[in-house]
Amino acid sequence: MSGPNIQQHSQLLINLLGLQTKLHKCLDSSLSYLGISVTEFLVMLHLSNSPNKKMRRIDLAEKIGLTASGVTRLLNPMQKIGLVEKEESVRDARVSLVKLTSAGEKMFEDAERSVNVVSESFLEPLSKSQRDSLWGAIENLR
Amino acid sequence: MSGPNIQQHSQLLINLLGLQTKLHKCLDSSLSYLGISVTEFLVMLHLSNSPNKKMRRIDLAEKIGLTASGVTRLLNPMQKIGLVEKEESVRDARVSLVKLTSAGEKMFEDAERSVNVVSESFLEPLSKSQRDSLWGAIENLR
DNA sequence: GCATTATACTTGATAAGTCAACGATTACGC
DNA sequence: GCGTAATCGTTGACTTATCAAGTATAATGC
Repeated sequence: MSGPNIQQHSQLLINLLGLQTKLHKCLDSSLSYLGISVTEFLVMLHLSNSPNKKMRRIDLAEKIGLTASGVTRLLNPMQKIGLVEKEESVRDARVSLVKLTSAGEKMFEDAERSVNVVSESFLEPLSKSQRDSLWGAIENLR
Repeated sequence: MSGPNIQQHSQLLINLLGLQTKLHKCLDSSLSYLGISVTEFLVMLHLSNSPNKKMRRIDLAEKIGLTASGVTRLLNPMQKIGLVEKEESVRDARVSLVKLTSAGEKMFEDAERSVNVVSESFLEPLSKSQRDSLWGAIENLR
């Protein structure tokens, strides 16, 4: 009839992409009441898990899947509203560290609660074993 | 110690977000040699699967997870390079149909082959049964 | 029929991210 | 030590999307 048909593997990944769109919107709207985006949440999450709540911008970029310049532009407004602050590195004058402020920590805790609730309901359609194998699949693909 | 910790459900979704970032970049770069993006590929895919290779812009928007205006802006360049063309609806003067041109079909077939190859290798780390259960999980979450 | 409401699409202003080029600093080879 | 190369971060120009508002058409209630 026509050319090569889309294969099942491709279809799986395309469905996965579609799911991503849904998930992203879902998380975004659950955080909108705090005035932050998923990306900003991720920044706070990684900072929160870091020793001294500090990270180099470049490492942050790597963790959340942005470029260095994306991080610069993302952090500017967060700095202005006092969620994070800039700090110079003693060892290396090139790097500027980002630190989660106490206001940022507080905001993060609220955000975390929201995300926990929404995650629970998002995964509700899956059985325990389905969640486990989804976890495993994601780990293997990372 | 500190406030509420991120729960496993949240962590799963955050890992999923990260995976999707990777997937998106992977597909995008596999299509870049054709000069098209994943989003444009999705347009062609849905058109290709449609009767007469035609769709209303609004339905296309729904399928690929964009707004109507996003579709307008996405299709403009595709029209200019002749991958799709505009067609008026006989029944309803509000709608403008998008049709995949034969040049578009040809481009799509190339793109499809690329995506098939890359999908295969992306999913390579998973066993057959892991792929099946991933498929099932995605279906249930859609 | 006609006012009201809903739908399809486009446009202006804006947000969020990319890349390429740059400046500043550090690390490396020798 | 010193020239060369690599790393960190920012900026300008651009892309891709959003939302709100506007235009045009169709459907609905009465």
